[in-house]
Amino acid sequence: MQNETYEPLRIEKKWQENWISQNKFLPKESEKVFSIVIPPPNVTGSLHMGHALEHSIIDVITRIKRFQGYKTLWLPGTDHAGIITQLLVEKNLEKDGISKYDLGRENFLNKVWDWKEESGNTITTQMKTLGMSCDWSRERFTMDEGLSEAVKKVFIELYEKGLVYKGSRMVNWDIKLQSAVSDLEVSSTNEKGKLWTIKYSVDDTFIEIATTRPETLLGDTAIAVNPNDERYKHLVGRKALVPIVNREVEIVADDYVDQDFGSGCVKITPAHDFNDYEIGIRHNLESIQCIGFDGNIVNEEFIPKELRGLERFEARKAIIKQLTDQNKLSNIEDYDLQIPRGDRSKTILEPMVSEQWFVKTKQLAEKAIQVVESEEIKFVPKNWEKTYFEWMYNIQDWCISRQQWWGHRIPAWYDNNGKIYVGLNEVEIRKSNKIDEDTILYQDEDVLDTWFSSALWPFSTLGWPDKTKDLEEFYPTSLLVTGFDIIFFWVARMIMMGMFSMESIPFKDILIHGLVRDSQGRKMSKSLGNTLDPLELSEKHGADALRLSLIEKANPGQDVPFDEEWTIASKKFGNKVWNAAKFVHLYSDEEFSEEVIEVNSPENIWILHTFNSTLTQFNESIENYKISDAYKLLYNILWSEQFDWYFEFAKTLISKSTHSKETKYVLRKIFLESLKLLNPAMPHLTEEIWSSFKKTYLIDEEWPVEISITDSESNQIEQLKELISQIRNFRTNYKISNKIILEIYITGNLPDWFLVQLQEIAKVKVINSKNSNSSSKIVFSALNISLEINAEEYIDIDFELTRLNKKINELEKSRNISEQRLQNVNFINNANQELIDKEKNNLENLTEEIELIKATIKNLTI
RNA sequence: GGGAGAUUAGCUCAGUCUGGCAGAGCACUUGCUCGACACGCAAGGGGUCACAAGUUCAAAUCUUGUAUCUCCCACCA
Repeated sequence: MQNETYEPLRIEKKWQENWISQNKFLPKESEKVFSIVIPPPNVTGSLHMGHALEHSIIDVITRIKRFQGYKTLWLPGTDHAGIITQLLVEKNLEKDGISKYDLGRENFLNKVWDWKEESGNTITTQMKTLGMSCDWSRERFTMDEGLSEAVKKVFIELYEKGLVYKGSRMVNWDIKLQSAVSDLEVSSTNEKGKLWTIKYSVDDTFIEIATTRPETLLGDTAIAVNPNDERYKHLVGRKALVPIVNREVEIVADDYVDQDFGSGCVKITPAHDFNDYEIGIRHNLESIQCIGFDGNIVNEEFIPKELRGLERFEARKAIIKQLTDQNKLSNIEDYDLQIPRGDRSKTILEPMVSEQWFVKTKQLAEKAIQVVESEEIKFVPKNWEKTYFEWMYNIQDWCISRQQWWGHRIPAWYDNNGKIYVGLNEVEIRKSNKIDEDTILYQDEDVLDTWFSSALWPFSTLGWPDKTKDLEEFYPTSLLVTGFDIIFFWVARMIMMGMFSMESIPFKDILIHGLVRDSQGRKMSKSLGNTLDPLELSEKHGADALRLSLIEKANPGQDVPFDEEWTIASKKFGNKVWNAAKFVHLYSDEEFSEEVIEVNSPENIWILHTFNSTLTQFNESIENYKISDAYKLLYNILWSEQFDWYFEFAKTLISKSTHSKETKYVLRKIFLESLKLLNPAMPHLTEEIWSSFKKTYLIDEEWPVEISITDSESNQIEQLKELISQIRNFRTNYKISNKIILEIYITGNLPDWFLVQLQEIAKVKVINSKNSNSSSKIVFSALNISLEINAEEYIDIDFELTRLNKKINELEKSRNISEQRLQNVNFINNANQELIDKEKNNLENLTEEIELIKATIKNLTI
């Protein structure tokens, strides 16, 4: 690699293929097990920044666990994503003017499978491009045979325990999808609307009723007032006349009504409003459907002819016109309202009463709450627990049937009398229920909510319901990494289903990551045009650079602001590491031996200590899933301590000391150990570099442990660094070229190695005597070490005096604070002794430094 | 209406749990072809820690309140 430059693309593909062909991502036998299942992306989707972030986090953790000797499984797979995929295929067919009904169910499903086969590999291929270390031999799909069996099995078990039921209830109906959707799939948006006040006749007078949806009056079956409302008390029990349909309805009293809103009277349409539905039940009201499942006004006798079949919002206009004409409209005002729209279709949802399948959630939720309360399952960060509990305590039954074709068909059959049979298949059902061939059975047309199968993912992917070895070994999984947006959709339901089917938690920790945003903190969205394509970024700067740039910002729960700049910076870091490797080769290849060598020189001892403390902090951060902290630390330590300071020290040691052999050993040792820490974030680069040093695979290595050092660390290296910086600063200020060797006077005894490094790195010549001949002296000092230089030939005295005075000012400020603190009786009495000693020491140092500078000033002004 | 989070350098964020002289990266300024690296090296500039009051010898950090922003959840017709 000595003559090569860092080209990520060249090495990345090579290693991806190599690792997979050498089975490096398969779990290796060990007592300790670490398993993680991927949050399955949509099978027809392609990778976006959110995936790239999530997968990078998972891959880093997985690779670390693999290093740490765990039997490590990262199980990949995809989700059939019922509604989205079906919509996509439908849209595609539309281009050729074909509807799904033209094809029929079976042919349409064949088309979807074709589509899945065609585009299903896109996302997994893209994951491979980013170097994700999944066990591809265990890849699963929510609609593959095994998982479909699992879905049926769970449905049947739930049904048999009475936890799944079919019922006629009010649900959110999506007119475009022609399907029910669950509460979670509804997003309320603030929109401008109107509030109409309509007069309803009561005998020869009338009452006023405000509504935002006048078309529903066709289905009104009551008027409600608050029981305490003095204005209307006398009307309760009397009849009002619904305009247009001229239906007589009762005026009822119900607490739900807010006296202070509108007129204090509410029209009640049990068939088309969630609250009205409840009131309808309380008051035993008739439920009259006036809007059909197609979104049009129903074609019924009670509806005036001219309104029948009208689209719901057209009907609204027509009704407003009729009311106006009949002088029944007393007020119209602009009104901000919450409009429920379907997440997928974006159409306005219609509450409808219909027959659907539901999961009874109360009982399932209890266990799911308990395991989080007892911290068997931990949210990271912890505060997401609250969100989880909040939802769990108020959980509603889950509507799981969808009037769609693409998905797991509900394993329920009906005979001609409408009797329900639930079972694995028709044959099975006939057998167990003793139904002869003459009786015709129909399977339920509906499919299950996609999230139903996702809820089983942690165990269905491992082979359940069979008692497989994988299931036994890898369940419960160790960790779930996911976004907060699907805590309810997915996380909560996995816990419920895990507890139900496995009687055990599905995962131990839940690491919640944030959203990838743009550099200004805005959500990435197509409409804003601020999206970035992870594959494009990886092609431009390398997968390793992309991964590191995401990882560096990914602390638990935090959003990840992102800019291509970050990836470019990571690429530069990769380049730095690449060149550092070349440096290590250049300085250590010759005369290098693998044997462990005793380390004596302070510079080497220092870098080993630095490595050890970095390792400790790094491990601690990772334990707490603070991946960002860990990698930021590594980035800084490698770049500034190892590659800058230590490499300079090493040059001197190798060429100018008797520690050459030991230094070669340390130089290579800490570099290679550091590569292991970096590997999970930048696997390709580090594997490539490793292969230039060793014949083994880096991925097969063990995680570093602290390097044992007999000597304790001294602070002399820090003093040396400080002095070098000061001398460099002096050069910069006076534009003294690096080529000029400055003469430095020193008295007292500093060790030889110290002086050698000082001379080499600061480009000075040390003269070990008192400086007697000069009037203009500059003093450099670090703690108890001070050096002098004859300065008259370089310096501008005024400039230097200004600079030194400024410095004295700063130091005196600090000294004053320190003095005041020490003179403060309360401080002395209250603070602990250690702190007081530290403060005294600090004051001493400051005083000494100030004296030195004062002496320098005196010298300069003579 | 209920809940969660945020506010520290131009930008993105550490630091707050456990009080003790404000940190990093990027960006910026200046100098530098010194054999790993100009995707670099070196030296710099830059902050009333949102605001207010309190506790304390001492507050970015603890307490209370205020302001602004983000995000969830919720049926006011």
